[in-house]
Amino acid sequence: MSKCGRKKYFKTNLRQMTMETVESQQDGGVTNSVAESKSAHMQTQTGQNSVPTLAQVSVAGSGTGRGSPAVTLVQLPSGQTVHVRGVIQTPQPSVIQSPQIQTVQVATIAETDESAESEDVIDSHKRREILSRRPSYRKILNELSSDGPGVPKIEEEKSEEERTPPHIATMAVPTSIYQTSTGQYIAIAQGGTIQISNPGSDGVQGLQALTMTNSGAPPPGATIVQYAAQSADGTQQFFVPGSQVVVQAATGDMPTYQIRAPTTALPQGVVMAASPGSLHSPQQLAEEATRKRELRLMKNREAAKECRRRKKEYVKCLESRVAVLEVQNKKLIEELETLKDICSPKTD
DNA sequence: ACGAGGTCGCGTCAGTAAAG
DNA sequence: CTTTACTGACGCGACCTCGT
Repeated sequence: MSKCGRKKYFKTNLRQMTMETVESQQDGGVTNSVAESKSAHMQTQTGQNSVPTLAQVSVAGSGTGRGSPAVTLVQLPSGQTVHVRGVIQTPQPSVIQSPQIQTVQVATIAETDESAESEDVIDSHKRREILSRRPSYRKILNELSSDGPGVPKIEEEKSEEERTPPHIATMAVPTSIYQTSTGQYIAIAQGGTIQISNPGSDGVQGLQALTMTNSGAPPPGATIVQYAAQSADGTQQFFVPGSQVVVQAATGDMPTYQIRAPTTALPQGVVMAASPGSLHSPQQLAEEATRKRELRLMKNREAAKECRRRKKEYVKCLESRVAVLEVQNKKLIEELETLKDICSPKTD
């Protein structure tokens, strides 16, 4: 299997998890399409086929929702029925529930045509369409968290800079010093002043000051940095998006600046090449387009990171729910066995 | 030591839904 | 209609494990 093929398969697994769960719930839990790793693991839990002995157990009352007493009607082999109060009195607030509900609805839509029993070939396109409309992980988990107390809420992971009040610029952290790849030092002072020093130079341009303002024009979370270069003919403005930290000056006629995450040393994208005056010439338009593209890529990069983080958290929640259900399942089986022993005394 | 296979994280693109 | 946020898919590189 090729590398990307493997990759694809692995990723598809996650995407299929929800759908397979639905299928197993819909038709009695006989979906065996994926027999690998996490998917298979999840399936065993969410399907009911791992508990053959429960076939004779029916739950009394249709309103078996959260909080209702878990009274179970156990039908014994002798035909006798017994009302049983369960070991697990109240269904625990599950780690994850609404995703299942959502996907059940989805599956119902997908299977409205009952005559198509042979639709093991659910149109893959349709499937993809359905799945692509699944709400975001953050939405799902936040819904859950409002649903029950046991569910961790996905917050926007507030990094230190994000925890600062919105009017405080990202760079207004206690003085931080970065060294650029060109050897320059960038110091970010408390007041939002950025100082760029060139230790290697003979002192002619030893310090350059950047001041930051937060007037309304930029999008929230962004800071306008006014760059007052000594040799520049005018002040330049460019955005520094909230989650990023700064600026890397490069040598040359057209100094360029790069955004860097404070914790990584990797340059993350050129933000702007300083270009004086208005944007009218084709070259300037091209630069503007490039700048926009870089900005978009940078945002998307961040979004992708965040998305992956949420996804991981989502998967973790699913896994912990699996654990909870496993325990419940085990207890129910034990309970059933106990009841069987009690209610069918040995005749010999 | 070396190669193959597996896993993980990243950056990017493309498509979609929601917001403005 | 445009912009923005989100996420699946893809390709890539890094790292690890295992068999030879």
